[in-house]
Amino acid sequence: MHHRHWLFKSEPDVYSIDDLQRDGVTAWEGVRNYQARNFLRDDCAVGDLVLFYHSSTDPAGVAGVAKIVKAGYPDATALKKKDPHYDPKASKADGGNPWVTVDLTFVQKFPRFVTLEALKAEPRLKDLLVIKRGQRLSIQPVSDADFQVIVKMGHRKG
DNA sequence: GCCAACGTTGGC
DNA sequence: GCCAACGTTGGC
Repeated sequence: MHHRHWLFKSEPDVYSIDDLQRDGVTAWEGVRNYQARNFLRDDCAVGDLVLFYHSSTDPAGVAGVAKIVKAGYPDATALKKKDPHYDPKASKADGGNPWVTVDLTFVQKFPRFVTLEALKAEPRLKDLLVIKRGQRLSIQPVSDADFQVIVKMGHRKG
């Protein structure tokens, strides 16, 4: 069985790798972009490994690894009026609520946080999406090779 | 806080 | 279906 690899972005003030370590498992709710939704719905599978990326923080970068333990299912937060992720259109949509979540489990927090600067400085990661200018997608596919390189960077001494 | 990049909306 | 206006993302 071959598994894909992913990079999921989260603002650590909202939900960090430490929160996931504490919780053990979490539902990755609140994705409200169709391209990211399609990845969650169509391509994310149980057992896939995820780079947990801290965005909108200083420094931004990869904080650790998580694993998908439940494949795509409806994101109920879209239908809850009091929820910050409420989408008033979701309940009226032709096909019902279009938004999807997956469940993640904690795998590891890197001994060394891998900064965006370090990702950009690594020649082997030249095709990594997250380093591209203007790349805002919150769910991104990562190649097997790039994933392995980043995990090694997270454990590198020095 | 700024602003470039990008996605979405809505008038036409 | 075009595209200008608007809102959001996210690095800096």
